[in-house]
Amino acid sequence: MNLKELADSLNLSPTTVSRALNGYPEVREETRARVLAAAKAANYAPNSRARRLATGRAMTIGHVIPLTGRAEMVNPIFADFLIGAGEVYAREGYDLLLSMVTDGDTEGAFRQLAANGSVDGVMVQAPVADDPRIALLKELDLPFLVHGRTGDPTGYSWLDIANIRAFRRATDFLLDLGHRRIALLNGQEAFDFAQRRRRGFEEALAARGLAPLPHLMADDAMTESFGYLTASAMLDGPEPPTAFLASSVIIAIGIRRAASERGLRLGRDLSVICHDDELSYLNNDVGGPAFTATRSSIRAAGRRCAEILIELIRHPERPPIQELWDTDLTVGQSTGPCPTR
Amino acid sequence: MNLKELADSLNLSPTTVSRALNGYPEVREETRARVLAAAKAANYAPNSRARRLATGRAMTIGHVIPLTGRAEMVNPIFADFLIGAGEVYAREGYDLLLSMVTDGDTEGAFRQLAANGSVDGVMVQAPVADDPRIALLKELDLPFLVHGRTGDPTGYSWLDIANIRAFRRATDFLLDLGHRRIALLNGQEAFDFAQRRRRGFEEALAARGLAPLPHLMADDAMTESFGYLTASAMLDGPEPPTAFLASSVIIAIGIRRAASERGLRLGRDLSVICHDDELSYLNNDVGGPAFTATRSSIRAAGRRCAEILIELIRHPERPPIQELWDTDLTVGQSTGPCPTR
DNA sequence: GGGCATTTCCAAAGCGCTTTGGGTTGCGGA
DNA sequence: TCCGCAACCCAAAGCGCTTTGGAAATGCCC
Repeated sequence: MNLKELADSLNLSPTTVSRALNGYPEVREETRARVLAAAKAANYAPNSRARRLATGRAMTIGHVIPLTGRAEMVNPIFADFLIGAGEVYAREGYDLLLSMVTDGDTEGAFRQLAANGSVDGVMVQAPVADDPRIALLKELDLPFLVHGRTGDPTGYSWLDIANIRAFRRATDFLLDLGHRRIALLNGQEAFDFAQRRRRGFEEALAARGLAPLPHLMADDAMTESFGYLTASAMLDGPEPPTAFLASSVIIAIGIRRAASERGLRLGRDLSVICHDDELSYLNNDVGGPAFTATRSSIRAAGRRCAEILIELIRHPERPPIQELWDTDLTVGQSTGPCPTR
Repeated sequence: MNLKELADSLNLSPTTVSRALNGYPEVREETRARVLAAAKAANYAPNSRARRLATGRAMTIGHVIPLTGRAEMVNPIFADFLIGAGEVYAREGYDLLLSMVTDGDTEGAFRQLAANGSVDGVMVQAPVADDPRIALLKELDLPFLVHGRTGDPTGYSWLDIANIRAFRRATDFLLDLGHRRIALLNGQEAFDFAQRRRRGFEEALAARGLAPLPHLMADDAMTESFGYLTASAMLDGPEPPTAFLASSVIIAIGIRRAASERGLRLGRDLSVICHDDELSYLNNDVGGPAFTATRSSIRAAGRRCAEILIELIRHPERPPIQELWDTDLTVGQSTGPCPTR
């Protein structure tokens, strides 16, 4: 069933049927009702391919996921962000095009999307320092929103959490408990967010005249095994940390495993703070928060990012939209005073 | 830059340029080379919307994710499956359309996709008993592949792992170690896979004349907190289990937390086996496998599912394709003989 | 060199929708 | 009675591509 057939069956022109379905005012309400009823009865839905061609809009937003080498984007936060964004897209009538890039040529993928017009805008996640994607997308004149930020953050739209502040506060919290040998298990420092977190950590130390301890700092893909292996090595090494600051709950879970193997109880023998993205399957709140954590819902971020991106698509001349979200600090059972020995 | 402009600049007809770009034989190689060079120089890419309309193919595959109430699909395995499938789609020139359904009307979403022709086929994940999606998709005549299976599995294409066999084997493994009070922490038993796993568990017990213990069986969304809370309650209750069988590493991590809080060491005081989907950020293999586990890569499943679905789309008259994958049993450090007391 | 099969290219007709630029019709006011 | 204005509807022209059905040019054979 297509528009013409539907129109014929109603003794109307395709024009009128199209207008009736799309809510234009030039059609009598009675006619519109007739059309809507017939469309429903015939289970008619306008062909999206034809509609996209005719309107020139793709009604689609692209997410490009690089799959190079390490876990990188293939981490669990990716799913929750996607879900949040997808909810909004569905509500607003946009499709979500997910594009995996295996050859490392993310920029080529963007060029392709722009050239063949299959999306109206794209989401940029996990920017690295002076991320080339930003310059490229400006050049391509394709609406985009960055989750995170980098370089000079004035010329484009982004949404980010206050990473420096969060990690500075978390570090202060540990320092206030008397900890001095604090380890930082960070995400890959190629990413801007990890650099900021490190900076927050170092600033807090510096404010008390302390220097970071190189042997207690590591960064890598945020996996459980990274947390486990790194924490194990640090705990078994000279000058072991009395507290850990981790960039993700996943890492913290690895740390917990290392601690538990060594008979160390969290909150008493060892303290752990992490950043909690509030992943749906790693709820940190059951029976009181397990980990003391800085928190910010990645799913809510996905939702808001989608809203902003759609706004940018609808109003291309709009000045950039920028949002900085503060994080919460929730005190859980994984932190306590530095054990004196 | 569109086809006509490109053709004009080459003094060729759009027909010829289109054929040159699409590899048809009716064009001289020299001409083809000229066209390709010009297209590249002009950074030309055919408009995908127009192409889709003209060919009648969407070159898009849909994944529909229900977001009703509980975590359900919003679990971490979803991401890895998606990534695997996405790799193949990208290689084969298909787009991946991700559709979130928030109002619970998954079937309506499928109808919509079929009616407006925005996908050539869909992936069905996590089927429940006699899943209505299967009948619907047959009726809509939309190619689809089920990851998992349910009901009468002869009339459609699917890929599944041997859940019964896996859980039977895992249970046997625990029984051989002398365990008798074995707890099952399953995924939601509305899902077919969870029902099969339970069946494998019960069959293994029955084969030794044992009955399952109702107070040691639970099923829910596979979150860390489900594992933690349920294991805590069971361990603190009467007749605590000496071993756990869990449907996911995530659940097992929760069990480990409960055990560790009670000073129980895995592999010595308490045994845990889980099913491991080989999630990229929860590698179970670092420094020897942490958990004894039945294993099957969900990402590899995603890849293979995508391949099969594309095959089905290309050859609609093909008889159903069905694949049953066996799982590996990897012995890790989380299991040991039943402690005698 | 003419006939015939290839090779190489093109004009034009869709694909199914939206949208522009009118045409009718009906009604109130002069 | 006629005009003007809404209200309602339609024909036709795109959107940018693919593909059918030739036509012109070329090559080959006898």
